[in-house]
Amino acid sequence: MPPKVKTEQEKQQLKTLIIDAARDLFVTKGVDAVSMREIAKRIGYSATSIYLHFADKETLLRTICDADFLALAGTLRSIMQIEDPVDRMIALGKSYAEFALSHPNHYRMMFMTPHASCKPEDSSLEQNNAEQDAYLQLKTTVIAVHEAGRFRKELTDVDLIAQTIWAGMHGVCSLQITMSQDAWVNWSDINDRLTLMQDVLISGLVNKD
Amino acid sequence: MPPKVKTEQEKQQLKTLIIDAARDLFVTKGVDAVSMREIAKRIGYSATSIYLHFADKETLLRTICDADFLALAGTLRSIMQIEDPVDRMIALGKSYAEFALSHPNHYRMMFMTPHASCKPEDSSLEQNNAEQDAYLQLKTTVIAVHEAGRFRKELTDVDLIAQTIWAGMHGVCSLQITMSQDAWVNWSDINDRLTLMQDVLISGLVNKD
DNA sequence: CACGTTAAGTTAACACTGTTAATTTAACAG
DNA sequence: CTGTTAAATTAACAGTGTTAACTTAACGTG
Repeated sequence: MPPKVKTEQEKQQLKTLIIDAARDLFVTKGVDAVSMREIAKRIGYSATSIYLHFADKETLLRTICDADFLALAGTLRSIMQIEDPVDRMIALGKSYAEFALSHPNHYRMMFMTPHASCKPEDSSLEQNNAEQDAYLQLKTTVIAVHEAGRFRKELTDVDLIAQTIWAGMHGVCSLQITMSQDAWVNWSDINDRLTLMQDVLISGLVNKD
Repeated sequence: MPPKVKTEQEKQQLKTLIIDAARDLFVTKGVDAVSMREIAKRIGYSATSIYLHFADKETLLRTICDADFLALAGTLRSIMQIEDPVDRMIALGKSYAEFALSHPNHYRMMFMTPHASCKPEDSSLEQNNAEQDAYLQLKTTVIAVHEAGRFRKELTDVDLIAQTIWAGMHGVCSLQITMSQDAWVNWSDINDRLTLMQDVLISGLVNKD
C-alpha cells in the first residue's frame, strides 16, 4: 500500500486532506466526540498515519484553528475599509459573531479554554497572530471612533472600550454556544440577542447627536 | 466490606461524599481530566460504586452544578429585597460577577462547560431547579423594571432583556477567567471593565429621565 | 439456629480512546 | 539484485466510561 517518495506537494495535499476531514467532523460532532480512528477512516487511512503529519490530536486541532482564524482575520480586514468608524465597529462585531456561531468548536478553543501553550518565544513582535490581529482591528476602529469624537465624553480609555465591546459580543456568543441547549431558559432568538447587544453597546458608548 | 442496610441518611451522606470529592477534582483539574476511578480512589471506593448513586458521569456533574447553582441563588435571594428595581438589577449583576470571579473554576464548570441536553422529562413544570431560580430572579427584576416603565419604550421582551444583561456580565467574567493571562491584550482593570459594562447596559436599556 | 433474600460493594470485562513501537510494503539508488 | 528508506500498517499499551457477574455481610423469617 505505501508507494514511496512523495513530493512536497503530495505531502501537503495529504495534510490538507486530513485537516479537511478532521475539521468537518470536529465541527459537526464536537472535538471530544471525534476519534483519530474516525478521522482516518473517513480518508481511507489508518489512525496512526495521521501521526506522521501531526504530532498529536491537539496539534491537529490547533492547525485547523489557526487556518480558520486566519480566514477570520481576512474577513475582518475587508471590513476595515468601511469608512464610517461606527459602522465599521458594528460590522466587525457582526462578523465576529457570525464566525463564532458558525465555528463554535474553534471559537471554544480559542476564546473559552485556557491557552496552555502560549510560550514566550511564540510571541515574537511581528507575528501575524490572528487573535492579536482581530483584537488590533477592533482597537484600531475604537481609536478611530474616539478621534472622531463620537464616544461619550467621559470615555477616554480605548482599551477599556474595546474590551467592553468584545466582552459584550463574546458574552452573547459563548452563552449561546454552551447554554443554548438548556431548556430551562426561554431563549430568545440568537439574532435578536446579538442585535440588542450591539444596540446597547452603541447607545451606551456612543454620543447622542 | 459491604455492611448492609444503610439508612437513607447514610446513603445521602455517601452521595455528598462523592459529590464533594468530585467537585474538588473537577474544579481543580477540569471535568474531562478527571476519571471516575480517580474520584473513587479519593474516597476509598471502587469506581463502579459511584454508579450505584449516579447514573453516569454526566449526571454526577449535573448534580454538582445544581447544588452550586442553589448556593448562588441563595446569595442572590438576599439582594431581591432591594426596593428600587434598577438598583436591584445592578446589585444582582455585581453579586453575580463577584461569585464568578471568586469561584472561577466553579463558574467555568457551571457556565462555560456544556452539560448534555436536559431531557424534557427532567423539566417538570414545578421543578425547583436552581439554575432556573437564579435566572428567574434576574427575570423577575427585569419584569419589575419593565412594569415601572423604566426601560426604553421599544424594549418589551423581558426574556430578551434579561438574557442581554446576563450575556454582558457573563462576557466580562468569562473573558477574564480564560484570557486575563494573555499578554497580547493590554487588559484594563477588571473592576473598570465590570463597571463600564454595567453602565453601558443600564444606559443602553433604561430610560433617560 | 439455619435459611434464603437482598443491599452494598467488589472484580472482571467490554468497547472505546490517544498514542508508541514494531513491522511490513513498495519504490528508488547502487 | 541488493540495500536503504519513506510510507504505511498492525500490534500493543495504558487509560477511559460503563455493564455484567460475582462476593460479602447483614437482615427477616422458618
